[in-house]
Amino acid sequence: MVIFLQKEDNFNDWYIEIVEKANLSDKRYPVKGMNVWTPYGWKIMRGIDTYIRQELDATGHDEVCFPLLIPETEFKKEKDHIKGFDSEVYWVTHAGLNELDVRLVIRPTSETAMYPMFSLWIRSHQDLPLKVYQIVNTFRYETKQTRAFIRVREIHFFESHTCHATVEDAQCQIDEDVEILAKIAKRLCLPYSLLVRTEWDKFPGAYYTVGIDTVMPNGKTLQIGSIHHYRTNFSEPYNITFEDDDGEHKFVHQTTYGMSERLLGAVIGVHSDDAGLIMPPDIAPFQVVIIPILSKTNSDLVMEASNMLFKTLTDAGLRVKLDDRDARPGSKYYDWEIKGVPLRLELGGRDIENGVVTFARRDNSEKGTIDITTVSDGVRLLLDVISQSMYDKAKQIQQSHIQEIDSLNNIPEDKVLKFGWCGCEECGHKFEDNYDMKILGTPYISENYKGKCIICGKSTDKPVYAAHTM
RNA sequence: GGGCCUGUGGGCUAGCCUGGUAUACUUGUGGCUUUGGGAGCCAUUGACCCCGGUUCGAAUCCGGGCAGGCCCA
Repeated sequence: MVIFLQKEDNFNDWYIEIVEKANLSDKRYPVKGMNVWTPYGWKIMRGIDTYIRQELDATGHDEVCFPLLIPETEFKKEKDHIKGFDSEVYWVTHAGLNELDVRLVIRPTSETAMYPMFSLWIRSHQDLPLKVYQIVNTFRYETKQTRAFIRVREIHFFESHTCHATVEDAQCQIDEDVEILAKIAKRLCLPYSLLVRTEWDKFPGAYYTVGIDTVMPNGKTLQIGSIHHYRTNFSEPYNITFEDDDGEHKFVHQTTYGMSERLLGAVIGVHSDDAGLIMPPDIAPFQVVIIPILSKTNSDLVMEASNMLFKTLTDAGLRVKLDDRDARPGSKYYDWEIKGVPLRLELGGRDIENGVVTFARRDNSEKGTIDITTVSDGVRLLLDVISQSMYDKAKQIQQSHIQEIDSLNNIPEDKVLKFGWCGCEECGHKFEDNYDMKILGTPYISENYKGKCIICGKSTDKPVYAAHTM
């Protein structure tokens, strides 16, 4: 298999080709935007989910699983929320031969499924904080062009939902979410930014929204997740109250946090190259592939040594593939390069004589040898080095796409812009409409800044980021 | 919301205008020879999106449906 397209020249087509050639997803399923997770793609997504579970469990979240269908009556309780999702939800209108009295929404997200239950579950301040999450699929009727993992109609994602006694506790939760994000993103070697979305772009029903964005190689940003502070915007219509220690009934303060299969889309877009995927070692289904190099005279010897190497590495807790197919080594190299296996080990007669294995790094093509007696440690070390350098490279590319500007003349193409903004909606809309870019928001973690609003010229101490979005 | 285009073996595709045996490459399967960067030969499986119409005869022409893609707001 050959990758024909080049990442630099034509990111969009390159992305489609990579997904197909690496066999991450089969888009031939006959519903637009609903693709089949093929084994290799699903292994990667499950790997990502594993870290999500790990981090959420470690911070006291409990995993739950709510029903897919939501009665229209519950769905419509929060006015902004329904307005935001009205045009993109699927409806169940019939059951068997009967039309339903109360139509059912197929969840686009689970606030309106969970909150009627939260209102039953929470009685007193002793029940708080309530912290739950689920990893499920949700449905949104996308009308724009769909694209594997990045814009789909059936979305695999996690959503965590929390309830707190006070607004301060809820705020602490958001800071915890930010820490969780840092740990997960490190596994994926993904740099990202945290930006407080504009009033007109926040989640329907939220008090405020923090968008998590990463920059793709074409200079467009991809939102890979979001964190929301709801205050009591949902607890009031859903009547989620608790009895405080002073005997008073109060509405809970809520937050949510969600990230989807776009994480995988981001990993593909950020790390891969014209030879195929490059998987971060922590989520690679196979971290190491062993290619035996056989010749007519030594095939038994080499296969035996390869099996031993496989066992040694597997016993050391590494995810290893021994490729013993009857094919030429070169064609195996190409196959595993497309699949993005971070480290390839070649084992042939020469290596056995010298007491080494030959390695080749997927991320930078570097080759060398590892002493066979300490091969597990050697491989581990290399995988760590690969992770670090993948992150560094991605970070550097991300930085190179961010450009600060102080005037609206000569706006650079393919860049994320940073500039002053007075914060008023009028200036914001004026910018977005005139330059066909989206204001992503102001930094969640504040940056020192002194400047003028690029539209009206008023002094401001907040920068804003804007970009073309995927 | 408006417009345009396309559906042919698993993949990619020729044929369609001008109706008559469906093309190439790739993949799959079996066999023999090979194996430190995409092996070669031989054999072989496998397709005209669906429904209707025109016709002696439809992948081809016409109508509808379904599915996919693109462009514009």
